[in-house]
Amino acid sequence: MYPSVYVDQIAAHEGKEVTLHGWLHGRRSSGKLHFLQVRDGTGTIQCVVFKGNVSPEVFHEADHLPQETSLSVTGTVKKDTRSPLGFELDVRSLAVFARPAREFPIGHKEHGVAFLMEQRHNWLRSPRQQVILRVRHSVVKAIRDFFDGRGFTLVDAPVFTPAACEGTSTLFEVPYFDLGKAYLTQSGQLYMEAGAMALGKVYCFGPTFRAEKSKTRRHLTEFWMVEPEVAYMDLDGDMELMEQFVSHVVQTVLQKHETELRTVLERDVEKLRKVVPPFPRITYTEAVEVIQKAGHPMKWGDDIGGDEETVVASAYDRPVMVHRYPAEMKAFYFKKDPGDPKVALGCDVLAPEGYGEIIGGGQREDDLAVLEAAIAQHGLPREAFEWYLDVRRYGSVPHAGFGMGVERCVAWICGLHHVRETIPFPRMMERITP
RNA sequence: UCCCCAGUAGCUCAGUUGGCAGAGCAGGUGACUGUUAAUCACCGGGUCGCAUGUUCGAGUCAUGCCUGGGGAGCCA
Repeated sequence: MYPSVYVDQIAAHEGKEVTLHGWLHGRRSSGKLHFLQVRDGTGTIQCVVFKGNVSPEVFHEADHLPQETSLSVTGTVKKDTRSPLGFELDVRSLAVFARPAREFPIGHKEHGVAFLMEQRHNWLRSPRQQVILRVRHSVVKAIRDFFDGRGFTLVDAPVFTPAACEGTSTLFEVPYFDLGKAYLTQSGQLYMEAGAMALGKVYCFGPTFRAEKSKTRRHLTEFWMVEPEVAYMDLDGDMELMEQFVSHVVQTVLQKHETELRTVLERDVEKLRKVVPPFPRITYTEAVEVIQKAGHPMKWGDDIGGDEETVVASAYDRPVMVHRYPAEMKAFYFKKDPGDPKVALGCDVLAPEGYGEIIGGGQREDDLAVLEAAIAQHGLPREAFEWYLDVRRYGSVPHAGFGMGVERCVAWICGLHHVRETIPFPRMMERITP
């Protein structure tokens, strides 16, 4: 309907006349020349309108179009070393689809966080947000490619669940017909364990919900999580999978977006280049010693808090894997270490540079009797977990898996201060619009 | 749930001891043939978050509320 070319393909049309459809990002003028920055979603190109090349009406209009006017520009593609893109469009004609009904709220100057969050739908048009969303897309694709390339099957977990998966987190409640209350999922893991008994290697990838009243830069109430689960895998195998997975995602994104990360987001990409196996591994007990030596009061059995986490993570130049946490701190389904029953066979991956926990996982309890006892000990409703116990009743095997939060991963790769910029429309405690 | 901070023009902010409501940017009009957040001249733009109180007088002081931001706990 509208034959045109895209900015990212412009080099192939050097010297030819083409038409571009896009939005006016910015405009500058210098007497008989007007410079229009036109954004089309694939890139931004400077379109030069010379007074001698167009009608007086078009020339005048070109200097009076507001930001975000949707338009078509037709002209000749010219190589130009002064352009960051390397090419410019020498404009012959220009057609406006629609002028903004009112002034676009987001200018090219400074804005505050609150204002930008209210304008999130408009904010997405800014160059920085475009880069972040492209990186997010690549992270998602790298995740899927990693598992698909290793024989995993995607098994979608339900969003409505009858009860807490872990019994601890605060959940969002929704009415569910005559069955009473349902809850929005906080993890697909238990379902993946059933899936792994059917298909061996599985993963789920979808939105997850936490109703905790967390107000920090690392929290959203709705976030995306990928959760692989593998039959016949122990903690060591799980940790190998974690490090291969994380480095695959980081290196794939780096390969694809290095320039954007460096120029638009000012990310130190050398730090990302170092994210290759093997990752350092320390036990929880060793981590406590490191934290104590750094002067933080902490004893064995305490949770590793935010500051303490940074102490451990900043001792290394790549993600660090902390394993074998006190069993009491972990969810009921973790298998205990046969060599030391005080600790669970769990492992968290802490991202460098203070980005915190991006992965949590471990080996699951595969013994029916032990798991039944754990459910009772945690005071969980046995009936709700009958189906889950079936996973152990019929040919139980050692199995392990983990979950990675996509937004924390994207925030780390992009070097962002807050996870709210890593998801198109963030949902937080105090914000549900736009 | 708890602790800390902020709310003044469309946006970012300044506002002295309590004494006429300000700047930059954005917007409008015009000048300029190479601008990169262009520059220059001129113009319009206000429920100082809301309420109550103190005072001759409150953007400024006090109390309460609302909204947002940061952090703690919890987690990915």
